Amino acid sequence: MKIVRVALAVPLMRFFDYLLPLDMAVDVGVRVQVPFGPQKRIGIVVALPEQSDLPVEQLKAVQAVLDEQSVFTPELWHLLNWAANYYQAPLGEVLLSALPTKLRNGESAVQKSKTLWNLTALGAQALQSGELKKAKKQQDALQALTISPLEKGNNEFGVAIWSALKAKQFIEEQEQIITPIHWQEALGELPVAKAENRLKLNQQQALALTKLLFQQGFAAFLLDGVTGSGKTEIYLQLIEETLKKGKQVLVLVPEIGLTPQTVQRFMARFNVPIDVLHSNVNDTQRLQAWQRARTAQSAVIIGTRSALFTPFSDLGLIVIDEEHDASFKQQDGWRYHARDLAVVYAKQLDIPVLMGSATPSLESLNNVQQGKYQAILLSKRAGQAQAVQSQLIDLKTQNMVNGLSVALLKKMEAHLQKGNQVLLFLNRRGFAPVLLCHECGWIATCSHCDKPLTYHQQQRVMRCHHCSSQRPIPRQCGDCGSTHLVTTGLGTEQLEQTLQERFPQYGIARIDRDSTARKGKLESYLSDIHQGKSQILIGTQMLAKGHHFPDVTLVALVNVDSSLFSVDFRAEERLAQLYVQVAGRAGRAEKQGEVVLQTHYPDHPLLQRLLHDGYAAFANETLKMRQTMGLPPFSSQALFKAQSRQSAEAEQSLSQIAEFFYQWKVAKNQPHLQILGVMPAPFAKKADQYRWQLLLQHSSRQILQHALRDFQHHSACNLDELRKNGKVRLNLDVDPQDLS
DNA sequence: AGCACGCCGACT
DNA sequence: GTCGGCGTGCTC
Repeated sequence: MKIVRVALAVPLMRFFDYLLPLDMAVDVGVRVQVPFGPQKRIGIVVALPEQSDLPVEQLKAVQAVLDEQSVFTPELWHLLNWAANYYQAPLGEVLLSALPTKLRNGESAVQKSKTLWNLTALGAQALQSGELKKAKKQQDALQALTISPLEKGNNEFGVAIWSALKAKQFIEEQEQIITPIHWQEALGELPVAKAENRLKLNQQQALALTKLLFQQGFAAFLLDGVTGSGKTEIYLQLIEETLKKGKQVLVLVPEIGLTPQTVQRFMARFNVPIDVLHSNVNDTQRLQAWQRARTAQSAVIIGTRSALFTPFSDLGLIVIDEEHDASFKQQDGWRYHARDLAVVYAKQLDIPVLMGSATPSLESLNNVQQGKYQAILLSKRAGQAQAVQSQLIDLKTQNMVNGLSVALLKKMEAHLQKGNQVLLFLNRRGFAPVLLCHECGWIATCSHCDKPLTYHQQQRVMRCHHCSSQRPIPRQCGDCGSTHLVTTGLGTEQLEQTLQERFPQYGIARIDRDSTARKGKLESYLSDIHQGKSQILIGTQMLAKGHHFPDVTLVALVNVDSSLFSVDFRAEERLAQLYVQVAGRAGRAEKQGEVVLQTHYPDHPLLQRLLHDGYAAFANETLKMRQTMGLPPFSSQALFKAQSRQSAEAEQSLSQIAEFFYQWKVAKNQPHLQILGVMPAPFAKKADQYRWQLLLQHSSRQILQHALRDFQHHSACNLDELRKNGKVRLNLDVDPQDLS
């Protein structure tokens, strides 16, 4: 009997061998259902070995073969194998996570038929007689069916509408066999793009497009363009040219960047079938998009991170919008970076990849300097928008009202009086981040995390922002019993209260995770803002992206200093990106915008650079600093993390790992491998778990990769072995984006 | 990761 | 006396 080697979605760096019954046939990349301990699981065949490491008697048999052919294209198979190796993730986990949920759960990978709603004679009658006048939605739905039947699970009308119509027998289900039609064939005589919606390029844009079109085969482009410089138009025209060659296109966007307007713009431009993959797309739709791309029924996929794993039949271009966005890095499971993988993929496919940003990541800028990426600069704003004025407010010289300087309050007043809106950024929810005893300095902390509890005045609780715990506000000091407890620091809730007292005549919208927890709240706040009901907007990072507020003329970053002196070396880069983003928000068209930063360190060289010379100069300066300090992108990092109920156990596991690398350094004569730690994580305790970390760093990515591979192949001490101590949870993050 | 087995506290 | 808490160990 044949043996099949199967990869399963388990956190183990090994495969499992099964016997293949004689009446079954498999290929590499095919899904199989196998018994796994007491359970059934779906795995991917990775090899058909001549023999197993185990005696045949110990092998169980495959229960079912789910596919005739591999569910991965050869190109994706190659990419995912490479990625599993690079990120030191179990191949099974990588392969299964690249499939739509429905395929992961065993559904058929081939499209057989789809169910449509069709109008019945009774329904047509009802429409004629007008008996549904009172049920406007139902009538609209019926009306839509007169043009053509609609897909059951995928249309603009809700489930309730259809079931009501079905109950009245106005509509019926109809099965439609699907014969995949190539998108080009479906297009017929239509051009791929609607020329009338094409925008005229300015000289700079035209030059950029020419450069892009000239490219044959692989190249990585960084389109470095200020807000409003027309990056999207360049994407669209390059996509158009790619489609004309009969090639498909993948567009990767950040998690919250995929606004209906963006999608609308793509839909309005192209005649080709486009599928969108974002967080609100359900499993059925995801599977359909997967099938449509694979069979070339669709030509364009716009999606977030995981859309990279769509099996295109003939991909010709990858576009990555807002290339610097942190959401491209997966933060749990196998921690891949979609941007970095996309570049690897494009190289493998020998196609161009176009990355765009107004605030490119330092990694990408470095790649430009290294000659790995080609930079294309767009410096001219397409519209007539004026540049904003920026100003630093030196808090050392200011009288303060609950975290707001008098100078800022005055500015707010001036802008508000002119009928404009004001936007305040503060990256702290709640009322105050700390409650402390005035007598002895005791601080109310979370008993699970050892971090200060945030004082939430409205909900009258102390809440931990690192775990979900909360408790009543203490009336007495936990140490000395004093009742003189005071809040320090500033949160959005307090900011709102202060501003309500100060500007009672203006509406305030506070947008953070607390105020928008209820469904639909965010939308209602945003509509208040757009209708001018709220003039003062308070928000955390949530507010920085994807929203346009045309009447905002003043933007203030209330607390810049926490980013200036953060333990995280990327905090400054993020602050600069936030600054540029909000500066793009302030003042559009005819209105002059103003950005204000409150700081105790107005002379800080990076702030000075950023404000006076712009993001590019700031980035250059910061890159130089990273270089002198040997930090990424001038070195590669890999972060081991351990957490456990018992602090010592977590520490010990990492110590064993560290010991391996100390020995490796000597054995392989690699003195420049830096082993930083074992040290407590910045959140040393979170949700009752003690957290330790170990950071490896080397100027050469290859050497670091080599070290990691040797570690995993070392039988006595690799992640699989160490994880056998079940008390400790261990994970490895290659190219970590944050070190917490 | 999931799931079962196993050994100790509050309940019909 | 049991139900169920989650610590421990295994999965071809």
